[in-house]
Amino acid sequence: MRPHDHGDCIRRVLDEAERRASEDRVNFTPVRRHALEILLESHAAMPAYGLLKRLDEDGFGSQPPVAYRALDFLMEQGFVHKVERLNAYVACMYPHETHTPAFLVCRNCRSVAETCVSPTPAALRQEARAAGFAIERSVMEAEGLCCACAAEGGAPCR
Amino acid sequence: MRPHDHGDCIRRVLDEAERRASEDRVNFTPVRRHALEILLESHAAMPAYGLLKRLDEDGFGSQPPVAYRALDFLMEQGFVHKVERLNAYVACMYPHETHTPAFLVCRNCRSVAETCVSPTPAALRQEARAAGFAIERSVMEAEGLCCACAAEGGAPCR
DNA sequence: TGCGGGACATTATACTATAACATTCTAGGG
DNA sequence: CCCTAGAATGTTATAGTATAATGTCCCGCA
Repeated sequence: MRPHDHGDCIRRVLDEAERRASEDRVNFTPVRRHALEILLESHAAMPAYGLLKRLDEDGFGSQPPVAYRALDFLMEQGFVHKVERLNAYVACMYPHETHTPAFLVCRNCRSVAETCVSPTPAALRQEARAAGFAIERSVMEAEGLCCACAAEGGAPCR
Repeated sequence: MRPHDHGDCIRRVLDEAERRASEDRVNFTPVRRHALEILLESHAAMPAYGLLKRLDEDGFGSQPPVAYRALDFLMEQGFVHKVERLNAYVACMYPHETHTPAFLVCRNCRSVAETCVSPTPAALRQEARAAGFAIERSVMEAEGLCCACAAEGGAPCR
């Protein structure tokens, strides 16, 4: 994750989400929008109950379904991905294109980098076709050490 | 998953595991071995608490750490993979080679097919290198419909 | 003999996710 | 204007997944 103007980065993604939501006639309600804003605050993956805590503090309710319903919506729209390895959620950095997200998850600091692997990797797609399997979504996840942790077991990359 | 001589298939994997364990000087204890046997009974993914129930019935204890410790060992050795999307575990069908497992997970019947994608897919590896990220393990998971479910929302493939 | 490490036992608890049902809101047809 | 069906949200309860923490046992080895 290179240094960047994060305020600008948030605005860009949020605008795109807004645009896509109105285009698709889906209801980008305050709690959904706010959940996305919270996830956009950092590029780290956030657990559902972490998001819930934030939503509660901001007056959106304290029960699990509040968070899970917002997350379900955001994932359906492709604004958010779930990092299965962490049971945690990240705002998508490429909301403007359909893609197979690929995550680099540091097992030390748990930082997550999303890299955009183009639509369904060829090898998997070929396997799937041979098996008569219809892929609807796929994800690649790699676990290892990020640059900073590799350098010395020290602080996270960002 | 094509029809196959499953007894033979179990024996083959178990033998290979046995061989690798003694070669690596790791302790393939009864509970670990039995956990692997249970997972090998079918090619479906089994949740940790399902495995625990089976281990308990067979006299290996009823507390969660029993299952999780066995699973940790088996995963470290590469005999078992975790299917993150399902929070469930499958015996590896290719214990003789290091590889990036790829799973085709049916969202309807939850059947799992493991397909063997060769060592670290090139695209991801390249991204990782650019980010200074050292990949230690990676997985690809695809969700969709298996052939049987696609045909009619009916029975699973096997 | 003693000690060090691996495996296992036991208890408790934290974390993740969904079921089920009630209520409110709102856009669009009559 | 009303009224109604679907979407969204509120609420309670519970199911499912995973790990922390501590102690014991056993075996190989100095």
